Amino acid sequence: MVVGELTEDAVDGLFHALADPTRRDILRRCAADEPSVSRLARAYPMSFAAVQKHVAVLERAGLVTKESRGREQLVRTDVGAVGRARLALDDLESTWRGRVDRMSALLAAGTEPERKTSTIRGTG
Amino acid sequence: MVVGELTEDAVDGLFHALADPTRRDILRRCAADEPSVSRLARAYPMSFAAVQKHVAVLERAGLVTKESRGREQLVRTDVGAVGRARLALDDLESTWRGRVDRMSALLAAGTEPERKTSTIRGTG
DNA sequence: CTCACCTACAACCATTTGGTGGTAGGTTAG
DNA sequence: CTAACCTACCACCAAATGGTTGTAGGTGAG
Repeated sequence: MVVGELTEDAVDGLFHALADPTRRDILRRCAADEPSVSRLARAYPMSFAAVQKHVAVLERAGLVTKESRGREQLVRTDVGAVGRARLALDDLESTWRGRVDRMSALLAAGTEPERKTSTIRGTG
Repeated sequence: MVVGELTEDAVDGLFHALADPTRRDILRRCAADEPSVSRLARAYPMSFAAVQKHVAVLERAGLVTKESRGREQLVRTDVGAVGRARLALDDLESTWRGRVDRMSALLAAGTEPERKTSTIRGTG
C-alpha cells in the first residue's frame, strides 16, 4: 500500500503535465507569485488561449488551483501536488527496492528535517 | 556525475516517458527481471513494434538500457534514472521554496506576516 | 449606460503520438 | 545449407497535442 489515492490516470496526468517546459515555468511563476491568467499569458510568446490551455492541463492534474477575484482568475501552484508526483516515483521505485528498503527510506525521511511547509497530502 | 546537467529537453523526455502506464509497467518489469524485447512484448496486448517503440522512448529518456545478448536485446531499468526525475522535481520545488521564503521574510519585516491578500491599496 | 478588460469555449490546422503491418538483416538450431 | 526466431526500421493510419483565431459572457471603470 503506497499511494492508494493516486490512480494510474492521475499519474498519467501528473507526469504529462510536467513534461512541458512552458507548464513547468508556469508552475514556478505561480508558486512565487499569484498572477492572473492574462498576466501569465503576457510572459510567454504565445496566445492567451494557448496559455489558458496549459493552465487547464495543470489544473486537471491538480498542480494548480484557480481563485476567482473579480473578473480575474488568480492561478496558484499547489505545492503539495508536486509531492504527489514524488509519491508516484516512490511507488515506481518501491517495486524494485522492496519493502525493507522502502521502510529505511521512510526512517531516513523521518530523521531528516523535511519541509514542514508543504504537507504531502494524498488526498486530492 | 553532476545532476545539475539536466537540460529542459532531458526533463521533457523523462516526464514524457513516465506519463504512460505501459511504459511505467515496462520499467517495473525490467527492474525486477531483465527480459528481451520480444518476451516483454508478449506481456502486453499490443504488437511487438508498439512495445519496441515504448522501449525506445524509455531508452532515449535514459530510463532503461539495452544489452545485446546473441540475437536478443535484454532490457534493464536504470535505477538511478528515476533519481534524476526526482531531482527534476527537487529543482522545481527549490525554485519556489527559495522565492517564497524570501517573500515571507520581506512581508515579515515590512508588514504583518499574513498572506499578501491583505489590502493592496488603502487600508480598507 | 458604454467601454475596456479578463475569461471560457469552440472551430480549425499542423505536428506528434500510439498503434498497425510488412520487410530486411542477423543469430541460433538442426 | 534451411528454418525459426529476434530485432530494427519503414510506411501508413487514427487520435491526441499544441498552437491559432474568433466569439460570447462576465466584471470594473468612467
